Amino acid sequence: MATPKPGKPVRGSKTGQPIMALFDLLGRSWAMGIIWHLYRGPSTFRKLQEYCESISPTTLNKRLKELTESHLIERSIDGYMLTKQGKELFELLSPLGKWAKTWANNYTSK
Amino acid sequence: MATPKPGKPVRGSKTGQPIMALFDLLGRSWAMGIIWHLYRGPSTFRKLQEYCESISPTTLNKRLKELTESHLIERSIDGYMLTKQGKELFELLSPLGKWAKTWANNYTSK
DNA sequence: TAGCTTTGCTATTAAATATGTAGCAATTTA
DNA sequence: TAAATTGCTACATATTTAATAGCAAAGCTA
Repeated sequence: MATPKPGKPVRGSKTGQPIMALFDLLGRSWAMGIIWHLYRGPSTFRKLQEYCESISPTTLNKRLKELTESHLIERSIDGYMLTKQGKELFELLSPLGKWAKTWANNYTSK
Repeated sequence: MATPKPGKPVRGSKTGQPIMALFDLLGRSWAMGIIWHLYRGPSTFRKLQEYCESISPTTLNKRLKELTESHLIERSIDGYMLTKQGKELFELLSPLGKWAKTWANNYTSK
């Protein structure tokens, strides 16, 4: 499957509306988890595999390529790391962490 | 596949960390798109199918069940709609729309 | 510098998900 | 009361993801 690009047809939008292209990209397995982990700092392929517990190398490699093509991550001497844009995106996603905790509480009480 | 629940093993976390449970839930195809569309107001099953362009009824139904179990959407006389929690979540996701536009610009210029 | 380890993958097969299409029972509308 | 709409389900197929093995290249290590 091709890397979703704004302006091209993606899941959710034939005209490739940016938000839908983003959802297509982030909606693939592990994509958000990878970004989440990389915010802590650069990481090698093998370290990412450990962090992401059960990710298969095939899938990890695919996600890394997609995120690289999308300018959200890049390779450095220390391994994969977030780009400036990638960090920006993380900062938008980050409030979800807090929200998820209250969601979890609410959940268990029901 | 079971609906991901915080506290239970999910993709990305054996202990079911809330953020990972959320990513597992939102990371399934169309999940974020459905929330996005429902923010405009309640919608029937068929309307959602139209909005989501190419979603199959099988997948839509599955997503709707998962999101309902997760207390993010509920049914009303007017169709499916976001719960209070669902709206909160949308509001956290909403900044992504703006970000995605600048991301798209950056993209096409490269 | 020969051997051992680590890293970043690829290949292959199997399992899980998503799609596409048809269609049906239960309302709602005309 | 016939026709249309809605909310699905069934089933076959296609696409994604996972699991496992393992290999080439680079970096130690003795």
